Amino acid sequence: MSTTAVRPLRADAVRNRALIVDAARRLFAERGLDVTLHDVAEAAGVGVGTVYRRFPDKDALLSGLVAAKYETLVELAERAAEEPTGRSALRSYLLGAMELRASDRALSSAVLQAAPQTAEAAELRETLHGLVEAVVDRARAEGVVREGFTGEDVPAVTSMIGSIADRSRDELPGAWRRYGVLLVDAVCPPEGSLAPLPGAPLPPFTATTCLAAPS
Amino acid sequence: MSTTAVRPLRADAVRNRALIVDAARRLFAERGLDVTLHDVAEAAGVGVGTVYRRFPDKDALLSGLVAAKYETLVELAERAAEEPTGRSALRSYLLGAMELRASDRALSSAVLQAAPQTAEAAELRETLHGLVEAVVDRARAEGVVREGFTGEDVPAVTSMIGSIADRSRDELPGAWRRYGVLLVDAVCPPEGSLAPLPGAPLPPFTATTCLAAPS
Amino acid sequence: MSTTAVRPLRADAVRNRALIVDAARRLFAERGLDVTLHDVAEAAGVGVGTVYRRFPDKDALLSGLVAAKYETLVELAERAAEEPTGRSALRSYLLGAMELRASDRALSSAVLQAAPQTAEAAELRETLHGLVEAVVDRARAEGVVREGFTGEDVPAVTSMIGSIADRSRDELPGAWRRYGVLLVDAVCPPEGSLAPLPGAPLPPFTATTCLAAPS
Amino acid sequence: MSTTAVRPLRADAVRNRALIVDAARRLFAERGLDVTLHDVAEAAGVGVGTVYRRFPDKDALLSGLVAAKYETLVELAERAAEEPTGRSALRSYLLGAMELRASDRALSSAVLQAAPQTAEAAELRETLHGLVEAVVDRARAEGVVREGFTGEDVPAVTSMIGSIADRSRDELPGAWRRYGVLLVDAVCPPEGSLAPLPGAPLPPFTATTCLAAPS
DNA sequence: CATGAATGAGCGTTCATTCAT
DNA sequence: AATGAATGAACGCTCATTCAT
Repeated sequence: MSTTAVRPLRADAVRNRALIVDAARRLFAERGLDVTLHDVAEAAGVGVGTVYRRFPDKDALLSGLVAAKYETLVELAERAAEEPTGRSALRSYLLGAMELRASDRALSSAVLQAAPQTAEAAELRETLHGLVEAVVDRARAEGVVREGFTGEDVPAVTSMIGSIADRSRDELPGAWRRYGVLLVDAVCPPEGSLAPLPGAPLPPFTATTCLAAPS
Repeated sequence: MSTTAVRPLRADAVRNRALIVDAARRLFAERGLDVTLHDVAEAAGVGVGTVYRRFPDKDALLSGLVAAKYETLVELAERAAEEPTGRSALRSYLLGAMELRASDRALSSAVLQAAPQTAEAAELRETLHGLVEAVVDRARAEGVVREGFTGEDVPAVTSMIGSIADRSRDELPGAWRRYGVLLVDAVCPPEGSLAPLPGAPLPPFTATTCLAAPS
Repeated sequence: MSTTAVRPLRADAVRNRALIVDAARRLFAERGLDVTLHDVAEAAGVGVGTVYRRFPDKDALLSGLVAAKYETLVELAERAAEEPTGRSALRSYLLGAMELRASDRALSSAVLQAAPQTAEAAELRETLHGLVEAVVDRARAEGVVREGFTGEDVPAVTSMIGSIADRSRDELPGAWRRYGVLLVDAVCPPEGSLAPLPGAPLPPFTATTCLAAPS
Repeated sequence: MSTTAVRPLRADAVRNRALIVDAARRLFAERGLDVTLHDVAEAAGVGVGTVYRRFPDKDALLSGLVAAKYETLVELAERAAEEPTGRSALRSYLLGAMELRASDRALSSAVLQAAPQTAEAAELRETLHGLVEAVVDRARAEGVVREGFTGEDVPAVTSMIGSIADRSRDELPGAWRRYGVLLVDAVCPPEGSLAPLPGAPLPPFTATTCLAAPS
């Protein structure tokens, strides 16, 4: 009763918050960590102050985005768990996580490994970790995982793909897949024999791209 | 000739240029892309103006470092070529290039793929490319290379390791090797059966590290 | 009458105004002029907008506090008038006014001398002035007032103590009394001979305090 | 020799530094501690960056000004020491220090009591303290100092005058003297009998003045 | 009428780049 | 040629004030 009574006042605030989060997600995904909050505010169509009203500082805004990413990964892991075999579950989770990371210049990588700053993120992180561990364990039980590889190695694998994706996103958006396959096969080979690497080698980048690129 | 008349002046200039490049390499390797040019100038023992005289801007300085890196890689490829088998040649080159990248916070990755801006760098790049291609071809002739993998894929592989190394350098300097082995084995498996991955999974990073981290 | 119709609404308004004034007084007294109006609103349990409805701007709010201070001073002067001698009346009023000023980081001094902006304050000011003048005149009639000193000098004397009190409040809350005695004795010496100054000299302030401090 | 060789390069830098210090002194004196460094830069006719080149931050700039003030006070104390009697020495030092404080809205008060942040300021402070102590002691030996008053009380006395001066500077620049005399007489009465207070009581201030005023 | 979300100029500070010396 | 002083746009962030709800 009383809960519904307080909500209505925030109608536009809620809309603005969504605007900000959307703009931030887009901008961070496109341009990495060095977008300014003025940029975010402008893209969201609000004043800077409004951004600061919702998020105490830049890190908080990023942390806010982290939780959303965790949620997506949790869903991904849950869907992967429904795969018929451990092998296909692991392979599909890895490729899915790479896909997510590749679509986001600066955030996903942080998300995958960020020490939780909020209780919400901490909880999601734990949940995710458990699910991923289960996926890897199941595949290992089938004897199809590279010896020594554990659920804790997953973020590193995703992170590596991120560095490729960040560099090639603008010119060749899907180029990272060639290396994604290389890595997934290295962790958990497909049934049958290895196929040739898909796609083509990454061409050398322009200097501009290199310096602007995060890593 | 007027050329002889200007030489003496160049002596200083050449020395200064070397000083700047050395300082820049060291600083960028240690602290990443966000060192200021004042830092570089100070470390080189020259004024900022001198840095700008040699390199039109910060990007140009970074590009300038490329050539130096190419030289090291060329040497590495030449030594690798002396290995008894194509397999060991490729594996040792890959690990060596990773090692080089891992020792340099922000630069090597750019170096490896930067479109050459100077004639000198262009030449070195061509040389390097030829040597690496030869190393990969030789291993492929032995049938020990992942199908589809070419010399042009090498920079991408090194780049991926860079992202791991940059994140773990401070706390666990050698942590990248676990993933280096994973990748090298994926590209060119060792003789005999695969050993378990060395080392331990990368622990989650602190939030600070994540946000400050380049990618 | 429409007046009776609007009264009920005023009831809230009056209560809110009082809430705001109380909160503002407390906050300004504790933390000086740099409290934000959000702080005031929060402490008062109202929205910022409500503060602005009652007081056109921050200055007006401060001026609003004046009236309340005047009331206290009027009471003080009335109690002083009941003292047996002019000397003790003046001395006790001065010390009391100093005490009041010392208990309030940033406001009282302004209060004591602010040109009245409201009719209410103007009236109180007149009343206070008359009472203080009477206290001083009575003491002068006894021949115990520094020649030339008038009731109009009282605010200046109080103001001087404020500057000491503001600087030493946090570390040595009563330290101003040493100088209060010096001043009161200068204006109206005690019966008998001068006692030594009480307390100890103010120690030098830390730099931080100095820069943060108002004057 | 070599010292003179390095100086010449800084010819304009020295000029700019002086420009900045002058502007800062003037602005701080006029408007108190809340002038921005942009204001200072503009008044000095230089860019903000130049101010930051000379002074790491706002506090450092203020501290820089402190040293200059100490020097003036040291000179003042030295001249006072040449007075024929302890009484006239003390009285002239007190009035001189008040004069200095009265001419400077926000700085002198800090100067008089700031915990030294630089070695230079610390040294000057010590020197000043010794000189002032000597002046007070000499007067005390003559039996003309209020019992209990010490050299360490001097900054408090000056500070009190500052609060008056800051409030009346714009309308009645010399108005503080009336209270300066009151205080000096309280600390160290003149030869013969007390004269009437000079000047007239301070008129009540406008509200604007009050709020803008530091304390 | 009360609310608190929104605003944006302004703060202290940094740093790539220019240019007088 | 070399220097380093100067520049000023831009950063992350604050807060007095306005206005839609």
